[in-house]
Amino acid sequence: MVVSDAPRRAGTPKSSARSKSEQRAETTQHILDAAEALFSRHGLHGVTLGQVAKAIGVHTSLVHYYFSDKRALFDAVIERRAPVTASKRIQAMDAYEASVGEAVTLEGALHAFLDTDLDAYRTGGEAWRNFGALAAQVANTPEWGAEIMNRLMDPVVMRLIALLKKAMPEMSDEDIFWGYHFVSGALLTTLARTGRIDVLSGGLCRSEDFASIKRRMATFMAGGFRAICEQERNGTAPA
Amino acid sequence: MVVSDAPRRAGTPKSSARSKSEQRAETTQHILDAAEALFSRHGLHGVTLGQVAKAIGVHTSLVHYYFSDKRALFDAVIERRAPVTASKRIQAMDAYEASVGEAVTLEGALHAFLDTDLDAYRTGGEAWRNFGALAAQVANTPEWGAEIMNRLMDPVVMRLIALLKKAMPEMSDEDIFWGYHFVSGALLTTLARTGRIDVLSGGLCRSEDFASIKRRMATFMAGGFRAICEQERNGTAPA
DNA sequence: ATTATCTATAGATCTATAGATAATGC
DNA sequence: ATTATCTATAGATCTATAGATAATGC
Repeated sequence: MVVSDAPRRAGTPKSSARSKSEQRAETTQHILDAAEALFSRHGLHGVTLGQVAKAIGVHTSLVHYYFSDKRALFDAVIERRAPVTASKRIQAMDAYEASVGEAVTLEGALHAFLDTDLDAYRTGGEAWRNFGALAAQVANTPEWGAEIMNRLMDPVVMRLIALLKKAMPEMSDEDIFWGYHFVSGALLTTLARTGRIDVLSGGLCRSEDFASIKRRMATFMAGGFRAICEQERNGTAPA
Repeated sequence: MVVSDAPRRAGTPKSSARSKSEQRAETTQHILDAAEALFSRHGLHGVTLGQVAKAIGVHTSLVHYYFSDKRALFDAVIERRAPVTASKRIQAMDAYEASVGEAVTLEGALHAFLDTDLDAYRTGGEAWRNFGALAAQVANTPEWGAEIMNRLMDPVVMRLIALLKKAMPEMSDEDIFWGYHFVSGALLTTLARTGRIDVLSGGLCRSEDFASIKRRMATFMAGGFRAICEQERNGTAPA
């Protein structure tokens, strides 16, 4: 956790030759960064605008100058990154399908869907990792923020669903959606990076180790889809 | 969502012949129920003691009379149910192992671990379902409540890990723990019951339908474990 | 005589706004 | 002349406590 709560003056270089639009852009980003870090750890209601302002060394009222209220700030945090990862992932899935044509596989579809996202959080620096943790929180707390996040993410999910159906045409829609439900839960817990797996495994696995997760996740989930597909076919569903 | 925010008087039957200890016990449970419902939707910081008190028609100061402060109330909400489900699940896993001896399977272990929990939330009424949603939130928001919850749940997880190792002795500890990480994420998203899968699937799947999840989840996860085990054996892990 | 509940209130935030000051823009 | 930032503050909570009232306990 490098983005500390310690003041990191935003307005400090008052002598530097920043144009007003640069100043505006920089301060806006600083506010969003600080808000993202704080919201990701404490939730919408666990953060005050004063804390956000203090984190970057400006006055609370400046936050109001740029964002009408707390909720608008929160929404802006989501709107800043969600569309970026959404379009990357759709592109990755489009590219995958274009490259294999009809030969779509479960693993291929899941890799396109998952790896693109894991990479964004893995290589995007701390700000992106904070956003990932926030996304995980929002997803399990529908009261705040879920609408925006879901609206932006729906097309990504539906793109994956389409690929999964193509890979497994014999699979029922119900099984596909439940499978997606499991995939999404596992991904969100990954993004939350709580350090829980570190403790449970005695340090063998680390929450931050997205490379290890990337190496296993698509394979694991593809195996899961096949298993429920098989179960349906055999009618071996236990009561 | 039946537990509404509308006042449901706790102190109303002042004429009824309740002993003081009964009164104490009832009011305590009412406060915990209301707090559980509210915390599960809005998080620790999104709920005021006034809202909790209002939900059951008593004065805010009565909440302080029973619980020293907000954090104590939050912790009490977790302490009330977590040990119950924890011991049930350990018993279920013990019973499973006792019944099959050395012939532990992935599916068997996962069914014991998952189904017991899903049943608690499925048949335990709204209060339990609220607790499940709260657990899901807490798990992804380490700042509040995760310590208590994790401390109470650690033995349950380690019991599962032991069974999984017995079922798959050739599997590496790392793979087992990462597999658990995926299982846990999928379970928590299930408990969150956000209604997201309902929207995505156009109503085909429902968040509340724990029976459908129970029918698929252990099978799906077992397939996942086998797939990563297979991948390790073949050294087919992609870069 | 004890304890469950309520009334009243102090003190501490927190949000949001109005208005002042100090920069940049032309 | 405009706009970025700060000062000051009103108004609205929210937590927590002290003390009053109304029950039950013996």
